[in-house]
Amino acid sequence: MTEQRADDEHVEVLLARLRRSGGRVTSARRALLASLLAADGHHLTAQDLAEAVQRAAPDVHLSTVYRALDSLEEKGIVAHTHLGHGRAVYHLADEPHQHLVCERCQAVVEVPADVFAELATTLEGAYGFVVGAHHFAVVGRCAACAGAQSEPAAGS
Amino acid sequence: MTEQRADDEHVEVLLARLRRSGGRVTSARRALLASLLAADGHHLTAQDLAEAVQRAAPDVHLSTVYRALDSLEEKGIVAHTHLGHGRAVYHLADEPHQHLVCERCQAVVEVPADVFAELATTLEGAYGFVVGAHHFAVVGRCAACAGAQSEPAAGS
DNA sequence: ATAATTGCAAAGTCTTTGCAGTTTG
DNA sequence: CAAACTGCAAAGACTTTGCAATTAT
Repeated sequence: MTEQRADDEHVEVLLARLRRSGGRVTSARRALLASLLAADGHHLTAQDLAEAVQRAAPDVHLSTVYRALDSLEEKGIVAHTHLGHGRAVYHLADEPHQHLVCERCQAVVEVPADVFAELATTLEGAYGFVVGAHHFAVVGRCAACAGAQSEPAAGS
Repeated sequence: MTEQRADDEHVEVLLARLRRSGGRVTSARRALLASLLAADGHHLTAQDLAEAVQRAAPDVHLSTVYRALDSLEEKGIVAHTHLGHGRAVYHLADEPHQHLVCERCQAVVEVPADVFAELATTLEGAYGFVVGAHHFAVVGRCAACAGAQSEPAAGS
């Protein structure tokens, strides 16, 4: 698959960015970015990522994943969001999108950032508040659950 | 202050609602609702609430606060939101508002729910997603921090 | 009475930290 | 070589749970 090749290149670009920012390129980080890229659109927890990374490099510890994510986030390469409850989910920072989280079935719907453009303008005008580009979650009911009447299947 | 009297009445109304839903009225719950009401607009964590409650009833345990909040939430009297990081904040469900959280200074700005009405309509039309009335947090930069360039003071 | 609630202590999740040993630039 | 990174184990913050005793209805 030529997609794999494209992804590999993308990883190298991100690593170059990391190095330029004073970070160091290690196999753990390479695997981490590859996993993030492969997930493409999925929302991965640190746990998920650790498992993915460990498929390629079994010795990488969960705490290393946390620290690598922190580091990558500091450099603006990765971003995280809290989708309800407690766990954070991570994604590459270069895919601007917002999340709609269903409070009942936990489904996550991604929405292109520009859907929020109008709201962002309003908020900035009225409150001087600048909406973050990658850190946004709206909780509600997805289409499938919107009709259901039972109480939320799980709290957010 | 006549305000105190109004609050007391409000607490009783909520307790009546609780009782009608099959819940039981206890001094812990009365104190909890009173604290929630007194906070009026502040965002209290379970910890905060426990401390407030304990000023009136020193024996109330943190876990009781958690359980009481769960119970009240189930009955639609209380709602919680996650403002970044992990901790949840609670408030009475009858004060519809949304939260803008500053990712840099952690300030919380409250916004009347209707500011989001247009977005809600859009999301429902395009995705069938029904935005929750009381469970919503937008992360970004508050007016004071919007200009600042340093990295976020604390992650959300 | 009897089902809900509570206090307390213990356990659980998710994340962070201290340290000594490795690796990268 | 110096600074950054890593593995591991231990600690931390926040929340949930099991149980026996208590209390509201």
